[in-house]
Amino acid sequence: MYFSKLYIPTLREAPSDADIISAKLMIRSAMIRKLSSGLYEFLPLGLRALRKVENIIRDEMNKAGGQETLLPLIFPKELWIETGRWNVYGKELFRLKDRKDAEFCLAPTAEEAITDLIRKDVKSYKQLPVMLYQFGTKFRDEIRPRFGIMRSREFLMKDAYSFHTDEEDLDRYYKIMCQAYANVCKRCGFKFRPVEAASGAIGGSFSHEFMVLADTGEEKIAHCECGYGANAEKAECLEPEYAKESEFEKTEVSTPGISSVEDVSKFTGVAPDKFIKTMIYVADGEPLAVLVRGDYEVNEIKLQALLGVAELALADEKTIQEVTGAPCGFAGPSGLKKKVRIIADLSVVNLKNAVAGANKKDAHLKNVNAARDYSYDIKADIRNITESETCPRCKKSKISFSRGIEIGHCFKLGTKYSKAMNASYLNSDGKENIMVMGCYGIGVTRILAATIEQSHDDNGIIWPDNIAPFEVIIAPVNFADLKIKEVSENIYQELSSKGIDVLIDDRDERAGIKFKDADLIGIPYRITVGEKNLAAGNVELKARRDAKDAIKLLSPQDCIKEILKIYGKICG
RNA sequence: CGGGGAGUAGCGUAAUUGGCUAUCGCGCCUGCUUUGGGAGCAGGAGGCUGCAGGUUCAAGUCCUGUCUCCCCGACCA
Repeated sequence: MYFSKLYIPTLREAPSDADIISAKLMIRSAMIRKLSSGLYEFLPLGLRALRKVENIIRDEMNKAGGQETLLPLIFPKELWIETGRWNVYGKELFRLKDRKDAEFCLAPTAEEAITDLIRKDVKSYKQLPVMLYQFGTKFRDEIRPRFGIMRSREFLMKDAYSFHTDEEDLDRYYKIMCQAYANVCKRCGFKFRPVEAASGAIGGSFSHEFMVLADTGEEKIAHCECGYGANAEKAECLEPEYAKESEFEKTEVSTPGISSVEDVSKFTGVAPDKFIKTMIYVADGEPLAVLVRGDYEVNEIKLQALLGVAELALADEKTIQEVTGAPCGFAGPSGLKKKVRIIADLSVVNLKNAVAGANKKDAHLKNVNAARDYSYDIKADIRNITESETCPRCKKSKISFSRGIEIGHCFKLGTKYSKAMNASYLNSDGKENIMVMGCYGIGVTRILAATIEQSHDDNGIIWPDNIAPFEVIIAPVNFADLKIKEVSENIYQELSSKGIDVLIDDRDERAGIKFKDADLIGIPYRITVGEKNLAAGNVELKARRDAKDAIKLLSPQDCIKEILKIYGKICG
């Protein structure tokens, strides 16, 4: 491609509303433009990179035995009623009506549609397993779109769905898909980590998120040197070990106007890890007391999954008063005014001589002990893991935190959708069974943003070889010079004929501008053709990722060979 | 949706207490000179100051409404 013919309006400065580095660079390098909040246009350069990513994913999906399909972007309401998601999905679902007032939604994901497709045609165990996938635009009316293409309201996702006769076959295939996802990450050049993103309310279900490690990532990952990794909000927590201690007499302490754990701790001189923090929640209308150690936080996702409720929120002041008989800040497990269920985190059940609220304004209790002073209804892991606590898996090493960008997610769906939509088959005994499903998503557009977050410098993007929109850029220092022009075009022709994506900067611009643009758009290899070196029969080869002065002088033929060698080595 | 900020040319921006023809840089067009890391000179085009009302002799500036965008909290690839 000739640069002068390419629609590539690069910008020297990013628009002020671009919020992260990848968004700034994608806009500056003319890959994308913003139309509206969370809505972006792809320009030729951006689309080229997107297609490269798409092809890597397509290749891995096909290798994993998948077959590509293309589903509609508009789905009828009826399918979503069948699974109950029409009501559950909430405001994130874009809804619309046709001229007859029939209701539809814009695809946020496609379990319903694919299950409908399969249930109509698959009737026998002989037709299973099957995996179908597609690249489709997904629509989600995000509460707060941000970070450019990273969290937009319309994005390109590869979604795959597999159907199996039983859990065992799903387990087998799930591993294949996780491997395929790891392959995609490797080929995109990511530093990544698959992490557990456990079950949720659906029993037996299981999922893995594929995280690209980046400090700007929105997700917090808890990991251990033993190999354990989990989304921090889903990481399991162990029951802490406490030294044996005899129980002292429970005493009331006056704490006038002092209510937070921090303040009461300072006031009493007792460390926060000897506190029982009592939070009053309302779960589907039922008030509950939730106990967690003073230095820990309640994990509402775990709590919600444990209780199996649709709505969970902290109680308001009035409810707190009703339940505890005191204003917010003085709740404790012992002697609650109103009888409510008490959910105790593993961290408090064996905590001896703890400090807790007295359910009385301006008072706390010292030496509170379970069994003697209060009882609980449920004991469970309902807290957030913290950095450097003991790993729940190996039970030896310490947990560390990192940040990540979730670019893919594999789920064992089980029979959640197939049951609701009656996707069944006949087994070899002629008996009807429900299919078991897996689903697997990759954010294709998000991969681009993640790549840039992970690979850029002050001058611009640094594309990995595999997903660069062009593989080589030729920068003739002065295209008006006939010799330079001839050599440049010869290299261009030869590399192009070998299937290399080459961009030749034929613009009547100064070298500085060409170098700046080449660096900004991040083409992995730059061949500079200039008068001085050409006089000695040489051109320059420089890798974008290398320092400014890491230049190889080569004859045009050797330079071509070098490029062919680089790209010949890279599979796919 | 709640709370906070902002809308001036393609991009980034300026405009004392309301005051004259709305500023500057980049980019764009023309010409000349330049030509190895975003060149120089000269000339030029480009604006309903988000939109709609209002106050005033006078509004980019003040008031009301409205739309949009951004930031902080609950979702997700």
